[in-house]
Amino acid sequence: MEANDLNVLRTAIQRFVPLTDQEWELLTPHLRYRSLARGEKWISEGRKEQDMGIVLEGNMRHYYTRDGEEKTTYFYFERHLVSSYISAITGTPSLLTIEALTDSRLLAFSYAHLQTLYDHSPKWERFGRLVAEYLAIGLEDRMAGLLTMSPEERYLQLLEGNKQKIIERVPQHYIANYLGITPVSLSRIRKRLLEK
Amino acid sequence: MEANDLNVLRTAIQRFVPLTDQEWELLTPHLRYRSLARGEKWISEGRKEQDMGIVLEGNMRHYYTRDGEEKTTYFYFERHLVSSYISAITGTPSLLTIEALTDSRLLAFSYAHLQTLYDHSPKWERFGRLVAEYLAIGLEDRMAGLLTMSPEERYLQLLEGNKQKIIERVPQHYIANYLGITPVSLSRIRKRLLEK
DNA sequence: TCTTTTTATTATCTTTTGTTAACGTTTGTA
DNA sequence: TACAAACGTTAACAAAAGATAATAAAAAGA
Repeated sequence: MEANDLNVLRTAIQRFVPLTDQEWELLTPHLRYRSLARGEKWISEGRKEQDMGIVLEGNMRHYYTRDGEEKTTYFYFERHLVSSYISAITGTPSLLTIEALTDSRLLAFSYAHLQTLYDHSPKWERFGRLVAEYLAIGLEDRMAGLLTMSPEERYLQLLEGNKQKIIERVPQHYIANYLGITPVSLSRIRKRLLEK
Repeated sequence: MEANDLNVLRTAIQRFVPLTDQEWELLTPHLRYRSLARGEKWISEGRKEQDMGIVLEGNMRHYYTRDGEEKTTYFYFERHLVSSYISAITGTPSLLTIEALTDSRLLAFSYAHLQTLYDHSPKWERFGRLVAEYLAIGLEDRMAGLLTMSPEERYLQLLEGNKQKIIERVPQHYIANYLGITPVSLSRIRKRLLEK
C-alpha cells in the first residue's frame, strides 16, 4: 500500500483527532484499495452498505431514486470521506447510491471495524463523535439554506462560497438537483443572472 | 430538584447510553431549572449559547431571521433535548433563536460541562457521539425530503408520519415555514387536498 | 367581559418553476 | 473518424408559489 495514500487518509482523520502511530495502526491492516470506472457504482440503494472510504482520485456523486428519477444531492472530491453514512451507522439498507463521476480511486475500510475501534480506543470514539458533529453542522447549514433562501440565492452562494469545485467539475444538471430544482430551471436562472 | 424531572432527563439520556448512578451523578450537580413564558426567548441569535436542556413542559420553536423575517425550521415538545447545537459545539454565535410557543419549563445544563465529561468519562463521550449521529440521521432525512419531494408531498408526510404532534400543536404558519413555503401557499395546498 | 393580537383563508396579480420537446454542441467511445 | 450518448439552452404551456391586501374567526390578555 502506497505510503502517500496512507498519509492522505491519516491527515484527513487527524483533522479531527491527532493519533499516535499505535492508534493509527489499529486501522491500517483493514484498509483496501478500490478502483471505480466512470459511472460505476460503489454503494447501491437497498443494500446494507458498511463501507467507508476516502477519495484518492476522482469525483463522485450520491443520489436518491424517486419515481425512477435520480436526484443527486451530494458530491465528493479528492480527500473527502465518503460513505452511505446512515446505512453504515444504523446497519439499515442504504437509501442512496454513490457512483463515480470520473474514474476514481478510493482507500476503504468497513464501518463495522471502526465500531470495534470505538470500543477499544477513546481516541477513535472521539473521532467518531467529531465526524458526526462535523456532518451535522454541514447538514444543518445546507438545510437552513434550503428553507430560507430561494433557488437563485442558493446558486449564487454556490458561486461565491468555497464550493467552486462543484461548479467547475460537476455537470450542471446534477447541480440543479443539488439546489432542489430542475436542470431547465437552473438554465433559466443563469440566463436571468447574465441579463443583469 | 424534583425526582421525577430528573428521571425524565435520565431516561432521555439513557435512550442513547445506559449510565451507572455514579456516571449520572457527574451531571446532576450542574442541572438547573428554567421557566419561560409564552413568547419568551431561551436562545438568542448572535450570542454564544452554550446551554442545552430538556423540555419538561411546553412547546418551543427555533427560527432563523432573514431580512427581518422569521423562518421557523424546528419544533420541540416534552422530553425533547433542545439547544442551539451548533453554537454549543463550535462555540460560535448562534444563528438561530429558540423561543417558547407556550409557557414552558426546562431542565438545563451547560454544554461546556458536558464537554468536560467527554474528557473524563468514555460513557459520556459515547453519548456525545450517539447524539450527534442521531441528529445527523434526522437532518439527512429532512434534507432528502426537501430535495426530492414537493411541498404538497412533504405536507402529506407530516400528516401521516409520527409527527402529528406538530400538526396538532403548532400554528399553521410556522408549519409552512417548516415545509419551506409561505403560509398562504400552505393554505392553498390544504384546500387542493380537500377538494379530492 | 371586552379588546387586542394571532391565526387562517381567500382573492388578485406577478413571478417562478415544472413539463415536454426540439435543437445544437460537446464529449465519449467503438 | 464516425456514431452515439450526454449536456445545456430555449420555447411554449400549465401548474404552483410568492406578494399583498382584505376579511373573518379564534385565542390571548387585560
